[in-house]
Amino acid sequence: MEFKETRPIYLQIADFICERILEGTFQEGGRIPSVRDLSMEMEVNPNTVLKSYGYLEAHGIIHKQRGTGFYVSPGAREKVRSLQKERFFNEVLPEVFATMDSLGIYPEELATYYHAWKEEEDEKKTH
Amino acid sequence: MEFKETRPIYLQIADFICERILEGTFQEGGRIPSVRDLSMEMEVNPNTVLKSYGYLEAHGIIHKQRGTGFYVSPGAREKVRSLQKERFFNEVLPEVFATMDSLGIYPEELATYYHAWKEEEDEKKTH
Amino acid sequence: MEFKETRPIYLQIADFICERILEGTFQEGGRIPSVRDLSMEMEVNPNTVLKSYGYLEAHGIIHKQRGTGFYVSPGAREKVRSLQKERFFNEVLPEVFATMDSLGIYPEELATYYHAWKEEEDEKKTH
Amino acid sequence: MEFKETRPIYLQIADFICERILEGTFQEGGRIPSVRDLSMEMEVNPNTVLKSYGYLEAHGIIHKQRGTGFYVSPGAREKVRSLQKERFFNEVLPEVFATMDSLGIYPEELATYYHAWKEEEDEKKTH
DNA sequence: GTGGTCTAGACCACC
DNA sequence: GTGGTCTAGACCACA
Repeated sequence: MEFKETRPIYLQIADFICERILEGTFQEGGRIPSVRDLSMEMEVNPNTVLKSYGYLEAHGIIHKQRGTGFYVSPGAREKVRSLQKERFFNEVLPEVFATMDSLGIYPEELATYYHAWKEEEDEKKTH
Repeated sequence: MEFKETRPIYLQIADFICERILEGTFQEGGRIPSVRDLSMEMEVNPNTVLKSYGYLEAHGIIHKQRGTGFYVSPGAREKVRSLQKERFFNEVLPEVFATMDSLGIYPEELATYYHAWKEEEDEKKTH
Repeated sequence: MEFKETRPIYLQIADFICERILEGTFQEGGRIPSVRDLSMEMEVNPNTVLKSYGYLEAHGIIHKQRGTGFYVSPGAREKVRSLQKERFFNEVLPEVFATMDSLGIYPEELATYYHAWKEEEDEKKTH
Repeated sequence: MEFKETRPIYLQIADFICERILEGTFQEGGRIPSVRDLSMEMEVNPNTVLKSYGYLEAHGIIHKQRGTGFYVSPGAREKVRSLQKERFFNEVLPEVFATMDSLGIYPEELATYYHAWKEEEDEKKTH
């Protein structure tokens, strides 16, 4: 896996797990990859994955069963969504709107930009 | 002044200066507060303000005159706007769109949210 | 069976066996459940039960007969009591006293708490 | 500093900080030693101290100010006490009493044991 | 100066 | 096999 420079790897791994949970690749109650396996797959140090898992555990998204590994907690999906939503509406959007105001961008344009971005993304995936 | 946890303080101070420039509180060619004064007002280490000023200077928004302080450069307004635009389109928007995708928010809703936010803002200002 | 987070599962299983021996549910010379059966009943990996049995065997509380299973050793009751005593006085009490000191709890209060706890326990049993 | 074998070092360091807070050596709102300093003083790896501080931060006992270090949070004293108390009364004491019952120890004896332990401790400190 | 991230690798208890 | 602790040491962003 490739990582961005701007965000700590361990958080990007946590994001990755959350996405898989939202997608349904990792089911609630299901086991997620062991620290070692994931660290090998992602080509990172096991400690880094462990840190990700610790982070997710502290947020109640996964939990561990002694000796057997980490599992997706019940209600994790909803938790991830609500955390993301909260952050989006309370922190990200207001800032976006403020910048738009200051730059004189009209909200109606956003949909256009979105579709342009979407096309670009889709193209990336096909490659 | 209070700072958000998510963005380095020195950048938030730079943002603050830029806003004042766009507003017209700090005019092109005019002097901006000394590092010392601003650091005291913001309850921040002078080095932090210095770093903000250095950042703005490197982007050609302000310049220093030995012995007298920092001044808003000619053309600063235009520069600030273009920097804001760049950041908005290259960094902020893609992230916003990605989150929307993962949360299942449709771009058409954005205009609605914008108007709601706008109303709130206007109300704040009248008080 | 439910396990506390603070103590290894295999020791909690050993505790469980010891309690049964003290109660008389498991008599000296009598057979205790097979590793397989107990592991299923407790919803635990057989290796974990095996480790408990190994631990008890190493302390001379149980012994195995090839092909037939594990049996409570003669003198086991006495042994269990002395082990409990040792642990209580050397490990548990010092910790308790240290915490009391730091919390400012006086030793004289302990008797009061004990009687309150005792009443509660008795009530539970009558239900 | 010397550490017990039975408890992770990072938790023992966290305990150490909590004790200092209860004592008043570290005041609420006051700064605690930097990660580096404490790690040198305790002859442990900085990462270990960092983990302690992370643990305390997650429990709301300390917080960090960017660039300047960790500080005792307001209400930390009370928090530490209440956490300790809760653990003592709900987890430790019931177990102690249960063992006492099973061993036939009378609650009145506890005060005697306590004073014996206390004397021993005092003697250690004078050396 | 502060904390924080990350790696490499050893060693451990537990299931 | 699982997670967890700890070290040594590099390197970084931030104040």
